Amino acid sequence: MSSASHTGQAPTSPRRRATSRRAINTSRNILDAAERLFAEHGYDGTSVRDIASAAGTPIASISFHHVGKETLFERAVERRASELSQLRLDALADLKTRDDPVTLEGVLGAFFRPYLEKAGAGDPQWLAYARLVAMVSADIRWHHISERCFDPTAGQFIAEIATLFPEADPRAIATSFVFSVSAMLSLSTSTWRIEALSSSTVDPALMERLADELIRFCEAGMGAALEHQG
Amino acid sequence: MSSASHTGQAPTSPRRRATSRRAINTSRNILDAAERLFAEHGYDGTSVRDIASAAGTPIASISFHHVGKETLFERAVERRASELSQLRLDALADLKTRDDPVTLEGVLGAFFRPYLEKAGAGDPQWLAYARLVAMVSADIRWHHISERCFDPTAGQFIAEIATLFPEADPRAIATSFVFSVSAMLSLSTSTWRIEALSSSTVDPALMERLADELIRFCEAGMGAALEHQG
DNA sequence: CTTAATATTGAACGATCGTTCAAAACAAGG
DNA sequence: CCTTGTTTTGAACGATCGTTCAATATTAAG
Repeated sequence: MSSASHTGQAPTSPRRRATSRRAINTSRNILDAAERLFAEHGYDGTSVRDIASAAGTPIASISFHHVGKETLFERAVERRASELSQLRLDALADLKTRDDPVTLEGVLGAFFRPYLEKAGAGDPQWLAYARLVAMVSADIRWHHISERCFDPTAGQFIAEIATLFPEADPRAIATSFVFSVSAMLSLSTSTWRIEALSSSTVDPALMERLADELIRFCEAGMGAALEHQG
Repeated sequence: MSSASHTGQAPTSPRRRATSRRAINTSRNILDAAERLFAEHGYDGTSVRDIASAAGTPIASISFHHVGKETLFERAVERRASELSQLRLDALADLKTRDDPVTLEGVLGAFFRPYLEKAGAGDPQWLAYARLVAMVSADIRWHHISERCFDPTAGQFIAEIATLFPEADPRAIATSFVFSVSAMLSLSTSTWRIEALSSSTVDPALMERLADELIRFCEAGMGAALEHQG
């Protein structure tokens, strides 16, 4: 194994000193630049020299902090994945604490809204990350990443939907959930950048309208796909 | 302009000789290999050397027959685009000749089925092309290609849907149509290759089931998104 | 057959790719 | 202070990229 360090590494070996503030900044700047450039030009369309230049650091520091290009890509995806999953699971748990019965609209909203709100809040890093998620989800090359970062949470939501349609075929639930997720991801590849991304900040009202349309669309679609089954 | 020839070129200039059968074969072999490799590894992940090797021809012949890598990619997408559009428009026109009134289910089926049936018929080239369409549709880098090859036909289907929902906001129609198309394209990136592409030929029954689920999902989704408007 | 345009071929170009290395600069612990 | 591990830095590596060129072979046209 190489001696390259990851910022969040565990203090295992002896004589290991604390990571300096400057090194943490460098590592984060690299991740930020990678997030933006990978999202804009794809994995093969982005060079480590571009990333290093955007991060304001020499190219060698990328291998030092993040092993290599592929590991850097995986870490860029992993970085915000747990936060996104936590927001989704919190919203789902919040649904269950309420007195009202859990509805399909509520479950879909709990899954969609954290992604859409983070992407539409104006933070360019989260906007790039949303594009990155769509990229990872579409390319079978990164299947091991989505399997580790996104599939577990998606599985919990599918299980929750299954309780709403106890008669439905599990494969039909999974299929219509894939349709719904692809519709959600299309918002970061098709509609934005055309009418919203062109301005510096995304219009929150437009975001909210698209989220409502998406939820209405998928709720009715899943309902129709699952109600006449068993 | 370069002297490089395209197989389907018009006999304009004097002293221009006919294209030999062998040259036509070479040009087609390159397009076939490009279609498969671009679909599997993406544009940047595919080298002209890989394409030439798969086509069984020297690398120089690629520049000779198709100008360069970018033009080759565009021609690979264009090649089957007109056939796909024609199948879609024929299905739509066939709907109107019938006595039954045109329904949303019929319009969506006319758009979806040619894509799904060509991709699921077992022809590996059409299967690769379906993946290529999804790739072009998702990457803003190829926006000029989809604008030329796919948007005109999509516009006709959107116009047809608009007649079914005269009260609906045109932007809401376009949004839900984008949702529907992304759900259709997800079948060539998510579900296949996992359970169907693993076998040499795609199970036609599975294909038909997925097509029905997709149409049921999108019909209900669009209906819900468009019915309460105006 | 002769001729000239078309097509194929292998080699080579300069550019860029991801990665590696040793030396220098830096920061923390004793 | 000095020592030691950490981080930065610039240069260089071999490999591969897309493209170009001159030569040779092939084929349509006269």
